[in-house]
Amino acid sequence: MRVLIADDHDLLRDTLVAFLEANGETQTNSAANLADAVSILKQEPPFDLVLLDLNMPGMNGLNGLNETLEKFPDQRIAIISGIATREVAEAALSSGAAGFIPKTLPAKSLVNAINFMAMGEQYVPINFMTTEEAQPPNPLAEKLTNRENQVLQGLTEGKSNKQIARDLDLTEPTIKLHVKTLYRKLGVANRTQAAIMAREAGLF
Amino acid sequence: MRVLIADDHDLLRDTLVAFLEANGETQTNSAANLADAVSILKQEPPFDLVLLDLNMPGMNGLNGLNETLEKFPDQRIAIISGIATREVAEAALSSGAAGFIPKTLPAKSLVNAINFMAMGEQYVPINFMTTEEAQPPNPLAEKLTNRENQVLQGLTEGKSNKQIARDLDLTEPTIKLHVKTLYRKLGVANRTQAAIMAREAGLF
DNA sequence: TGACGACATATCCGAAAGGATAAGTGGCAT
DNA sequence: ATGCCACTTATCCTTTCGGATATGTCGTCA
Repeated sequence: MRVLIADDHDLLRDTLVAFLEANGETQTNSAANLADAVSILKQEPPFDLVLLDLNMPGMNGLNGLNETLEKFPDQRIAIISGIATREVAEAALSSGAAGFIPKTLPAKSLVNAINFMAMGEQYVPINFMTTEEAQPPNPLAEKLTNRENQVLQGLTEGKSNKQIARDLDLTEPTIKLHVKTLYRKLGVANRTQAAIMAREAGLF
Repeated sequence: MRVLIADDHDLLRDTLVAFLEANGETQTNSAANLADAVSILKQEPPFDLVLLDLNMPGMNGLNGLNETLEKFPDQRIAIISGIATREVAEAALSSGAAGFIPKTLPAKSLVNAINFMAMGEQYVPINFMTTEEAQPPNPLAEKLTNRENQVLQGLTEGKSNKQIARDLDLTEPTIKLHVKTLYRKLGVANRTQAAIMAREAGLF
């Protein structure tokens, strides 16, 4: 089996090569940037699998993947990255990548995944696909004061100002003020829009 | 490598055995129900991987998986099924399954997946995790007339009755009538609650 | 044909909602 | 201590909602 590893991180590249060749059945070539990888692909095809580091010189994110896939449409190419998110992984797959490997993967799993992909399968770590994207403490909630958040929650529950006032032990005018402020901050025109926006932002 | 295949569908079981043993390095045992599988596990451990059909006698859905995992906590067990959904696959994984295999998988991929799981990895077909669950035509929408659905959509967009009237080329009183009817049908008290309910039901 | 349901329009009325503006507390920081 | 900010309460006024009720046109189905 022949694998081409393209990663500008020497340590990772070398350990990967060592692991794969230790197995015995695998031959590896390596490159430190996309241009080198492409010229190797031109001169010594075919490879069972090509690993491209998402962040190495010449990649420009997933552009490098797409370009390489255009030049070598039949080549199985996987993306390897230390920082990428689920979105990137999905984008890579829909661009036609053979898989996606985070560098956080244990070496053994990594070798297994490479073999798996070389067999023609698609691989993405399970936890990458199942876990919801980590919501960075919502940009919306940041801008709102405590009270405003409490009131907003009332709105998302379809309550009237009077109800919210009772729940928070305040008077109705106060709620109306908070509600008005909320509209300004959220850029909406009425309580329904505010409720929907809060819901869509994943609040409450 | 030793694999135990438990499936009450003889044809599938036999072809799987044939495929795996053709490879040469794999030994297989097979069972047609959960009880047989368990007794084989007791008598002839260890197996690198156990495949349990979700629908064979004794399984009761994922209960059989959980029971078997309790009896053999260190055993790697994967679920195989012809009908299951993404939810079931996720549930199986979170119960500690080594993977999930739909019977729609090509034989070659199936063998690859089995080898992959036997190596200690978790496997689920990529498309199982990425595709959204297909919403059965919503029970809510069923009960509503065409106009009511159009009006409800207006509500979910935070529009006023007047706006909705303009959009649908009707007069405001008409919209108010539909809105009122909607509240009765949905069992809500105001437009915000109606909007939220429609959103939660996956409408629009 | 007559009953029924979906759809449309209208009027009346009280209750909310929404906008503007004013003015008070308390905490916290420069 | 002065100013800023979050929070509070209040009043006025206009618009919108929400409920009740009445009336009319369609088309369908028995």
